[in-house]
Amino acid sequence: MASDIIDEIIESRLKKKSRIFMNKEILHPDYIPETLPHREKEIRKLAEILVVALKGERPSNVLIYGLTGTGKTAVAKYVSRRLAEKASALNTRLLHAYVNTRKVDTTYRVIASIASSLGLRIPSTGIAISEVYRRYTRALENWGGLHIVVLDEIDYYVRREGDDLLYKLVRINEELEKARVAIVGITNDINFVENLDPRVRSSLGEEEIVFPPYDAEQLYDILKQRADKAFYPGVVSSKIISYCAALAAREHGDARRALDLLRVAGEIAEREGSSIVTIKHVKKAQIELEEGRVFQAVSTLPLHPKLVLKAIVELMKEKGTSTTGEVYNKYFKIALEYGIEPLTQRRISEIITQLDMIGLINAVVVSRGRHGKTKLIKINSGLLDVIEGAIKL
DNA sequence: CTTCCACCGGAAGTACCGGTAA
DNA sequence: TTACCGGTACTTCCGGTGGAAG
Repeated sequence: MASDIIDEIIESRLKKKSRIFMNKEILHPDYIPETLPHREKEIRKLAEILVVALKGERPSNVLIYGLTGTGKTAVAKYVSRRLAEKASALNTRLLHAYVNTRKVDTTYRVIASIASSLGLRIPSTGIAISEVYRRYTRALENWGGLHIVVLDEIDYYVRREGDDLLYKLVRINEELEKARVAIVGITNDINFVENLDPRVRSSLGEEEIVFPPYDAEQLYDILKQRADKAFYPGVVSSKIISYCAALAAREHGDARRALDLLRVAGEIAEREGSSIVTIKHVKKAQIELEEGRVFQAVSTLPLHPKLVLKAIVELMKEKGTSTTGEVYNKYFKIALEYGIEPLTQRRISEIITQLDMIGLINAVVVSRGRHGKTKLIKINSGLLDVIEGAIKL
């Protein structure tokens, strides 16, 4: 009986409960803990800026800077969420929208996402951007409260789409009678503000908050706080935590990396039936995280980028490094072998740049004098086998 | 100092897809 | 149904360029 098999699996799963994790959720990067250690100053500052909203005034727009994994997103979410809770207790009209403009990466989808936090249903495509914008302002006006809009990773967005949307959003208050909009922009590129329209810059940067990277000690505290709740007592020693903290501190103090490391190390320990997490598990976790990232990236690649990657891998094995022209020739042959119409070199050049951005290859533009200007292409030797194994056609 | 290679990378355009609105 | 809309993938055309060879 099929149901017996299912019963059996479920039962054995439930019985075999973890000796490692008490609550793994807590180590998840999106989890926002009760307190954010070493970010008290930043929380206070952001809250002070936004708190005037509870009195019905429009708060200043805010720009938050800081490298990845410095708690920008967590703080922004934490403050806006707490503020919204307080507001509803006080019967003040305050809602917040959070948009990661790297995941939601077109103008249309960003406005659609902001608008949907007011309860608007916007079709995923089909209507003009100006129409979506109009619907949003109308909904705002009908509702008449304060809308806190958090735009995460806006540098990414502005590079792709320009600052038109920001310009509009920043000026939206001029069109509104009853409602107000406050924008909290988050970026990990400090230079990005310089290329903004000056009017947007001055308006968006009314207030600025800089998030410094965590040092190893601070990372230790963060990991410790979460580890105490996530693991059973005695499973993770303080030595392990400082090891993870040290590794992540080397990666410009990225707390997300540190948490991932600890979580995966725990998973490995669990898999191996160990009752504690050791340094060896952490080292394995480090490799596993990287390989997982690479495998995932390669296997979801579209056809032509895969063929290009295959060409690069082959050239890599033959001679170590290659150039755009060489890759193109190789790619051309491979494509014909598979009976696929090859694309133009212009396009392949673009694909190579994209593969570099994903971090699967290294491509640097160099000038070789008489031998022209081209991209020097390499693959990190530690990743070569993983990449090759992940290319399936 | 000038030349000139082997590309780079912007601009503009075409084709197609999945979707809405009327 | 038809008329749009936005996004993606790709092509064609082409001006531009860093720096070793001459």
